[in-house]
Amino acid sequence: MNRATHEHDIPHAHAGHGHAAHDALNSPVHGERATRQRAAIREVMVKEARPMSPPEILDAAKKLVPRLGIATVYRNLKAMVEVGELSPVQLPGNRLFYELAHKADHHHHHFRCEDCERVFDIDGCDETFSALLPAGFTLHSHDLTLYGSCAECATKALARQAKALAKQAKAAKPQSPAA
Amino acid sequence: MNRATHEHDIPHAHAGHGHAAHDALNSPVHGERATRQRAAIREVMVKEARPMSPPEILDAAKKLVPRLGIATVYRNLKAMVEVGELSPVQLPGNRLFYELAHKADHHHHHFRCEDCERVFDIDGCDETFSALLPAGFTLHSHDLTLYGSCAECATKALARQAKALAKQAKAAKPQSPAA
DNA sequence: TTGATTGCAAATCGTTTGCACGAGA
DNA sequence: TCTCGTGCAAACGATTTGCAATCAA
Repeated sequence: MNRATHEHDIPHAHAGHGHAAHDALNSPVHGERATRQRAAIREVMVKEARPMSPPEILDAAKKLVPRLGIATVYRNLKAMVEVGELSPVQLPGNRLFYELAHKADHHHHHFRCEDCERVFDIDGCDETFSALLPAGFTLHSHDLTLYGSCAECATKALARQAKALAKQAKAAKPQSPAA
Repeated sequence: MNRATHEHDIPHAHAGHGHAAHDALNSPVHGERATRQRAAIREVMVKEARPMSPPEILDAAKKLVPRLGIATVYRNLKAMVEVGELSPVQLPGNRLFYELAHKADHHHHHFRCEDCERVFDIDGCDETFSALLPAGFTLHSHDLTLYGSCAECATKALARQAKALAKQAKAAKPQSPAA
């Protein structure tokens, strides 16, 4: 989960959601099947290794299973979350993203590239924000989302800038046609 | 926006804040009308003074304008955002919330009560998270959302606990009927 | 008056679900 | 074989939009 579920908490013994009870509940009692579709989804998630949206996953997985439908993607994502293989990633304002569960096992957050819209994991963040709370409030967890440019897009942006500057300089030269 | 574009906190002084919604910035170029519906929405937002969802706003504003429809709420919220009177608040999850724009003028974040689902503003947060970024990434802004119990719900929860304990204790007494 | 605004319903958009068919075990 | 899973389409919930009636300026 992106939601950091461990922080300041009242002495209130309460389990919450967590996948603590999964072992007993979700043992392969249901006889889960290994389908091409699910394998394709898994492959995509492993290869990309970053939080992805259902449509993103569909597009990528369609290259492996052309007739794959969006409904199947949603059903599998949900099932894989229940089994503990994936974790839902809730970003401000956007549709749900999903990432490999082991990534969610340790406290981390997300970075969203404002250019390519992709989401990346960010490790760290040992902050405790309980100091910010008004009196009487109790803190259970937090979500932190960073926005900016990923390395790739930042590089491209720089290249564009450089190009623009070059063109500008060129245009400024006396021999060139005046703008 | 809740998105902390923590570049510069523009002092942005508001003179008499009676209802001077349209100062110089929002010159009524479009000839906006003052409708009962919009007034009701504004009144609700001012009174509650916290980020609210469109349905929340509808419910509250219906007490002022009974025949108010959800579409009108959405249209007005959007218009009020464009005019700069309100700011959209994107919380991890999905539904957009709205809050008075002046609240968004300074860097702040949000707290969501996991019990009553209400959202509150949280001031502060002078952190800079750029240290968390991978090489090549650049940070523009961040969103921080805290989760827990608001003062009201925390109190209620304690009351419930106390009550449960009392009942338990009572049930344990020999004279009481066994549960 | 007159055109912006409303209310209602139909239309979207993302996501879920019903159902008959296809495919793992 | 015998279910479970898939694909497709209809259903859904949140938000938007078309349109005739309404109302503020």
